[in-house]
Amino acid sequence: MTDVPTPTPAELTLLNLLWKHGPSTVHDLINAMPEREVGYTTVLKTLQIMDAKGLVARDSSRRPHVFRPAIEQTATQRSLIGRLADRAFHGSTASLVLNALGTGRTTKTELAEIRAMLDRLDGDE
Amino acid sequence: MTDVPTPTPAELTLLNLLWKHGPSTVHDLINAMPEREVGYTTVLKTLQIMDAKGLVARDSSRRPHVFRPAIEQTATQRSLIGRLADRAFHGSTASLVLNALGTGRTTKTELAEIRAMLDRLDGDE
DNA sequence: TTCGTATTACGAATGTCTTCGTAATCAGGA
DNA sequence: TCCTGATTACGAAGACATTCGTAATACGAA
Repeated sequence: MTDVPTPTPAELTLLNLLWKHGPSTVHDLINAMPEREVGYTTVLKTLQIMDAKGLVARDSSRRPHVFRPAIEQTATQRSLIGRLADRAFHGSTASLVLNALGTGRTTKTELAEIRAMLDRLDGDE
Repeated sequence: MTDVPTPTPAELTLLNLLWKHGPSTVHDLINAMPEREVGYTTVLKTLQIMDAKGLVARDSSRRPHVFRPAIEQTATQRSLIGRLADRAFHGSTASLVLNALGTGRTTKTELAEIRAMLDRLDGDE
């Protein structure tokens, strides 16, 4: 399918914020992560790299440039799942899911959601 | 719980082989990965690092030293799933599972296995 | 226009991972 | 014992990711 460039950990942190809050300036992003102490130019530099990689797009017509994600969250998440499946589960997404459920960190409500997803997948044929 | 040291990609490659084939020498490991062209000392060096980290244990009484995994596969897999959940799914394993199922790369047989796991989890209360 | 401040660009330092060349060590046969 | 080939240990190079200091630039105010 579409080849989604894999973001590094720092890049993924910024993407998560952009997906959550929408187009943001550097200051917006820094304010959105109170725990992480990270310099202004560090964030900007990372965004520049991400721009070059096609992970974000920038609107440079405004003065503090406004950055927005250039890749879809769901596609990125699926890409990451696929990579983990390849690396640690012999390529089997199902095996990954079984192990994830085995952690026992899912509530009854969540289990019901997952069951609903299974029903939908079975219904599709 | 037990703090499982997170293996790097190269380390995970070797761990997968050790989990699959059991205690192995450097030569065993190299023979087990025909696609990857990697030097003898490269594998050995990685194993030395893994030994220092506690990822593998070695039997140095035999001449080609015999290495075996020192961490459990399931625990490692769960740790990796947890890390991915934290990084890309706001910490929600359930969200990760839903997206994994959404890829549509699971067969009917696998879906049945997952459903059986759900039943078991529901049964546990 | 000129100046001052905020923003952006650039370059480099640091740390980690992976890889391999070379030196040191070991074990068995002559 | 000594030598030789295999194995192990060590050190360093290269690639990448992350971080930030400093230089360059742009915009608004005076």
